[in-house]
Amino acid sequence: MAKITPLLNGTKKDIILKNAAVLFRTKGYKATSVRELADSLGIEAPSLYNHIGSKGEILQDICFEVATDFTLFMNEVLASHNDAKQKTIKLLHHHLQKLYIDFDKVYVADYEWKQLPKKQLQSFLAIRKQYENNFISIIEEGTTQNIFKNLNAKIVVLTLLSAVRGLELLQNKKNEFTLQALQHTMTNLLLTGIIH
Amino acid sequence: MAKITPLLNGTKKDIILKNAAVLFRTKGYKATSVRELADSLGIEAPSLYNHIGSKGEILQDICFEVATDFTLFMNEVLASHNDAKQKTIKLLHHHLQKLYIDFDKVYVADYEWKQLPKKQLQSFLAIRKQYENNFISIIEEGTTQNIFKNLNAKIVVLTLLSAVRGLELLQNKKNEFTLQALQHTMTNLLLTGIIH
DNA sequence: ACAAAAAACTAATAATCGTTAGTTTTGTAA
DNA sequence: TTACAAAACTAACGATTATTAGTTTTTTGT
Repeated sequence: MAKITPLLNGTKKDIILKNAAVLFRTKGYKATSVRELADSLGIEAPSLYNHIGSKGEILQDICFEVATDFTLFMNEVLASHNDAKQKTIKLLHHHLQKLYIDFDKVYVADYEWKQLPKKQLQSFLAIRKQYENNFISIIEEGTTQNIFKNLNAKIVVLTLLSAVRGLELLQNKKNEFTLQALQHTMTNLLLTGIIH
Repeated sequence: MAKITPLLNGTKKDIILKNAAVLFRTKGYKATSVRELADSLGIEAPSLYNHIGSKGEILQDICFEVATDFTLFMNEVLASHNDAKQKTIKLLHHHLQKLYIDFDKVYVADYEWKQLPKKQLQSFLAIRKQYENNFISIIEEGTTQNIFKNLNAKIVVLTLLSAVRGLELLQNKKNEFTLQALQHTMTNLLLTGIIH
């Protein structure tokens, strides 16, 4: 049958990860069979194993690719000379941008990480925790400098991340909202509220 | 083996749904086997079928119980004589309260509904859509009355719901935050922002 | 105490799962 | 063109899945 032909840019593994991300997001990791994934690629299930080690490895690759990207960006922000408000805006914009251009992978990393093989799960959660703690310290910095209200920083970060992570509806609304509109409205809302 | 003994208040079905909700939330619906659920109840898997029709029926019961509760509350709010701001606060508080006291079920309804049997999935999504549309009209009402800023109502509702739905971290933070603190901080944040 | 109903059990089903083994086809480089 | 490597194939595996059938135990109502 047809061989997997990589598009311009992108290895075979990339195509597999992309297709897997779509299926994992729409159906869930556990509900997606290796045969289904192979089908989406136009090959038989066992042929997949010429490219991957296991089903779990695919999820692992997706989750850590996303986690690494977010960590790298966080480090950039931390190293910058912006104030807490600017840092927060940068992080929110980055979240929305990644979600907008790579919705499936980011969604999978956000909601299917539970299904990671046990060993990887711990290390993934550690990365995530680190990200959250960094975010919390930025909020605390802003509070100390009287830029932000004196709210519980944990709850604030929890809320901000929940807000930008949970955009399921984004999937069919891309033609309705541009990335810029989304970034502007959501950042405005989260920073200054909805009340006039 | 031990029989399922209902606690004070709560039928056997209630206990099953409660245990299932815990497992479905922590492991996911697909990753939770009927045997595991039976184990958690101290019985063998086939014995479960004296109480339920199918595994899918459990998920269905959980999702529609939650959906019905939210719909009923929405109708109450719509029928009330509050202004848009008060209505919005009521809805947010209700979300947080339900999540706080019935975290597992609400979480399952929010994130595992994809696994619903096809027939029920449509009707569940219709209920959810109705809820969202009602929420949107409340926001639009507030905008018209100049109570709220002139933001895109869909994005606003999308953001508010994302924020209150995504509180995974709530699971181990109950002793850290009271419901009231959570409601106060989050409502304050979402209505008036984090900037001073 | 006894009959009926409820709810547990054991054993077994077909279906589907991820994955391996072994083989054949396809693509590539000399 | 020929040889080698990459990647496809078919067939099959043991494990696990939700569920059924048939039977025994337990609880309930009189």
